[in-house]
Amino acid sequence: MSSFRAQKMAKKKQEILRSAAAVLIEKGYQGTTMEEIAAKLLMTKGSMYYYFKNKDDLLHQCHLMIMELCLEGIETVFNSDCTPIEKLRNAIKEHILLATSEKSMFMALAKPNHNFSDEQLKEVLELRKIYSQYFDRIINEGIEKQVFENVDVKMARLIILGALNWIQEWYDQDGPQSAEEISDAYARYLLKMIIKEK
Amino acid sequence: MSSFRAQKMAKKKQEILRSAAAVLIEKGYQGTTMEEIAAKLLMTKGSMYYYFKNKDDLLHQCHLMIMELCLEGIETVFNSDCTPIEKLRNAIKEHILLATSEKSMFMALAKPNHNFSDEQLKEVLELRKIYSQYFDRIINEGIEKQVFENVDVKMARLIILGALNWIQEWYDQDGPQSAEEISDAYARYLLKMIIKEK
Amino acid sequence: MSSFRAQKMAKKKQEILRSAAAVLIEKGYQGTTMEEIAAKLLMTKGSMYYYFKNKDDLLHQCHLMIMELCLEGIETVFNSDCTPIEKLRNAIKEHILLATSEKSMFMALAKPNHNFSDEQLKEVLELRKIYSQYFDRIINEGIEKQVFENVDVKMARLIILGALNWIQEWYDQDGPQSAEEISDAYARYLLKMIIKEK
Amino acid sequence: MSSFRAQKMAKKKQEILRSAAAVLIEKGYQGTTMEEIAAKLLMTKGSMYYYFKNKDDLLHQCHLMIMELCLEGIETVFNSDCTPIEKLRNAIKEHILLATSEKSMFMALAKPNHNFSDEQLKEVLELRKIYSQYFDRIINEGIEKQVFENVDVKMARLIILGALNWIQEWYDQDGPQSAEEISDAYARYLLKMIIKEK
DNA sequence: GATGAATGAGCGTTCATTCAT
DNA sequence: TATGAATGAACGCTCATTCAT
Repeated sequence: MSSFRAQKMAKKKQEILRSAAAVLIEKGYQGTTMEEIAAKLLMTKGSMYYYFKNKDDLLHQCHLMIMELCLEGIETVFNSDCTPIEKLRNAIKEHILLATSEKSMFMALAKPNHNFSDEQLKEVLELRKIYSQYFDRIINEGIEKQVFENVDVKMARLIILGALNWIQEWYDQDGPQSAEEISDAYARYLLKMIIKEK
Repeated sequence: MSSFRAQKMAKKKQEILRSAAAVLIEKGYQGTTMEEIAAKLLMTKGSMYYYFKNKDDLLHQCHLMIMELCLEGIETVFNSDCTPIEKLRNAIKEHILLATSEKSMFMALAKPNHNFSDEQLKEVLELRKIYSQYFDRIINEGIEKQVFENVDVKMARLIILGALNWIQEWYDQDGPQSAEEISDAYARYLLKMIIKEK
Repeated sequence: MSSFRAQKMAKKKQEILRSAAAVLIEKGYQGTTMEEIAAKLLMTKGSMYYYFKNKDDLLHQCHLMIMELCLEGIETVFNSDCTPIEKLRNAIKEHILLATSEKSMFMALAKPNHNFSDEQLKEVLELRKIYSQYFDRIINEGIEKQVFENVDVKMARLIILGALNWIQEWYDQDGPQSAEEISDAYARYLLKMIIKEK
Repeated sequence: MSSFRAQKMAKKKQEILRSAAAVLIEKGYQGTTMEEIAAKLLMTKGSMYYYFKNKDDLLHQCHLMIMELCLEGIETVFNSDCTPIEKLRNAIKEHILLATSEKSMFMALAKPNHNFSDEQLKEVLELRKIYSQYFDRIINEGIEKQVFENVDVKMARLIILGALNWIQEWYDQDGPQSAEEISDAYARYLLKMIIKEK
């Protein structure tokens, strides 16, 4: 079947995406060259165009892959039968672990590239929105169950995600704090922000 | 006096820096071209080299100018005789106002560029550190006076600054929330995170 | 084998070097543009960077190629079993033929460029020194065999090479004198300068 | 009278030319910037355009000034009542002294620039021809008086001038040989080349 | 499928030149 | 006269993209 070929191609694509994501996160879109991505995979830059239409396409699919990973994580958290407090704590921890893991990609690519077509942009933003909404839903759950303060959900979520996304700017794998410690502290403080005081 | 000329040149430099900061924030270092900076001022890119040695110099001074503005703001806040709670609230508000003002520059330039010389990098990071330390000192004051929880100061500060710096990623001058409203909400929630409950 | 590709690349490099040498000799280092070199070969300047790291690299290799050609010629002359007189005559003629041949490059590049790295400069000067020394050795041989006057070898050599290198400044392929005639005259007069009179 | 103004201007021109010649000889036409020339005279580059139409004009007048100096020297030598041998010796020495003097300009500017207008080129070449002809005339005198061999005058002159002009390529004010020693050696050897043997 | 080679558009930078003051 | 300021053309170089093989 051709599905064999297709599978092989998909695998290669994944490989490229992973490599590309790493470089892209480190150097930014403009600072990353096709050659650099290719070199890391022992390919030539010409070959990349067999798998991706162009650099923007590559970046776009990078975003999609990363967002998919994130969504997977948060869905699991959301669908668990924990309390809202537990869910928010887990969502925060999951986010941080993803953002600091060696695969370390993530929302790192803060601004979906300016070169993106409307189509591409819409797609990424949609996923991002879905991701955000999971947080909103968790927060809403907490408010309804009266364990969270009656906060402005959007504001609270923006503060939380902002705090989380900033981690990549300063996180150092060899720094004094482990990802585990960081995620503990972040979860604790951010929860305190919205948990209802007895 | 020649100081007249010098003054005029300084003014032009400021003008260029402001224009550069705007582009820089929107497009990032690599995405910013000398031509675009110049075009916004109805100049030609060649002219920029009369005022700045090169792109890195221009961008470096951009960082310095922005950080200076920030430092001015926080110093005033810190040296006022408010309570730690008031100080933190004001620091947060000031930061947001700067980040959303039309002059809109700021720490936007998350990662001082890779091309920077060690000298330049050190200079910017130093200023950034000073800025951060003001927050640390405010938080410490609050802990000492027992109005803040006994938090990990560094973590708390990172959460706060992360939340604040993310605003630029989504803030829209014509959006539903005014900068005023945003800064109110942010201050309230972030303060709740560290204020000691009675 | 990959040696096929390598060979093809080497050939192209040679081609480019020859073109570059021609322009270089005519216009000097600063006057030579990558575009002009490329245009002569119906290439675009961007392509040159596939073969050479940068302009300095290209020009440096130009020097090396030219010097190699010169050294080949003089080595053959020196290692022949002619008398010193014959050797000097042949060395002069060989030099002129090279300098006036259509491949016309040569020591034309009087001053190895200022932009050259120390490494590059050293390399070129070393080759140049070797070339000069062949002349010195021929002259010394003549002195020892008492067919040449007891001249200051360095001075004599400088006079000879100076006279030879000047030819490119005025030689015109379509001028009244053929390269052959010129080299005859030069050899005769320059020899008379140092040959011992009976 | 306006001749006062004119005189002052002429003086300034001379000053600029001298400074320009020094830089031009050291760095070549393309390597020399108007700014550099101006800076040496504590002027701004814009001011140079009051005295010279453009860079080519400046270079052109440089050539003229230099050639004038050379012509002065050789005329004096030629019109003296020395023997042809003495005259040639003196011409050679004079040439070398000029070429190595601290004012060190001279035919250094080997190739009248490519940008020169036909008019400018013609003018320089004309002066250069006159200079050459003085050598020819001296040589001819020597032949007629039977103190020189019956050489091809043009060839002999080209050899001599070539040898002389090469000196600038290697002469080092702080080198082992003084200009005096060099000119002695050059005169001796070059004369031997054409003097009739008894 | 993969690559060597070429292309062309664009960028940072330099610099001769101009011109109002 | 002299200069501060601006301009624009040109150059070296990079890099995404293409395409024949």
